[in-house]
Amino acid sequence: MSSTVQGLPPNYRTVLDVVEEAGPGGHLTAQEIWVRARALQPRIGFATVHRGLIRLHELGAVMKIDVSGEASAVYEPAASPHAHFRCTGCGAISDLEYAVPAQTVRRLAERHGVAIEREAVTFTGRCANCG
Amino acid sequence: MSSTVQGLPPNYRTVLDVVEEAGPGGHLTAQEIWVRARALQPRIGFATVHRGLIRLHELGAVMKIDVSGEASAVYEPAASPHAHFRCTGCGAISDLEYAVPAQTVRRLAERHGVAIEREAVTFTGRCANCG
DNA sequence: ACTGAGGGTGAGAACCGATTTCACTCCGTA
DNA sequence: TACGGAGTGAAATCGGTTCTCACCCTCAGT
Repeated sequence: MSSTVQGLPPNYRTVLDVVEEAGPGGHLTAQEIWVRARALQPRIGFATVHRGLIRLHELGAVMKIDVSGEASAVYEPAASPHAHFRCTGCGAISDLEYAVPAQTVRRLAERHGVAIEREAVTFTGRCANCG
Repeated sequence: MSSTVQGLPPNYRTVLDVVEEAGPGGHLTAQEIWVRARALQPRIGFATVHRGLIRLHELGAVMKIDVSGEASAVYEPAASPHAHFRCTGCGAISDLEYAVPAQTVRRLAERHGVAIEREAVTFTGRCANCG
């Protein structure tokens, strides 16, 4: 599954494995990834995990998501763009199937004279359990 | 202009004045707000500014915006919802006229069984100057 | 006026995630 | 073997945010 990325240092590969293991809805923080990575590679340091995430993000293999109102960023495997929902009650983060239409993005970029490379859509509110 | 909020402690009022002074495109960080507030009220402390922003956010008078990839949150007067654009080159933040259509939000909320209270849309890329 | 309670306030410490530093290891090549 | 560059772990550091705590100010009830 992670075979799409070549020539990765072993620890970075471990990080990638952990993120992909969690899947698109995983929403792992760097801390959580570190904990899981240590199960595979007990001597791995937090700094290495962090560097790995940065590298993998640059390579486009993982997405870094800054959820509005959340202290720490979460990571998940690169996948089709989608929005996120954060419950203000329990703090849970879930995926929503939404992306700003490509045509709209293009028109916005043109109108404001900018080049848009990425979008982040976050909704907040109450989930079913927290009513 | 800040007359819509009543019964505010004096320092919080100062904070509100600063934010509204900067206007919708101000995008001030808490630090910047503190600096400007001291021009009006030299003895005001940072903690007070921060508490004021929290209070004003609860009251709905100011918006707190967590820009993706930005270290600190920025604040601006409550206004019609709009998206933000952050240039990865110079770090500038600007407003874009976009909001997720209300009908779409409603449909998403219904489909996933959640109550959506707020949305945050952030684009990142390169501004005209940073090409 | 006096008094007690409660909110507001300033300074600085504490906190926490993210990032950097630094010395060390590993592995390839010459 | 000697060298150099990348990778690595532990710990220090950073920066924004939040908390603590002692003080002050206002105001209601006397």
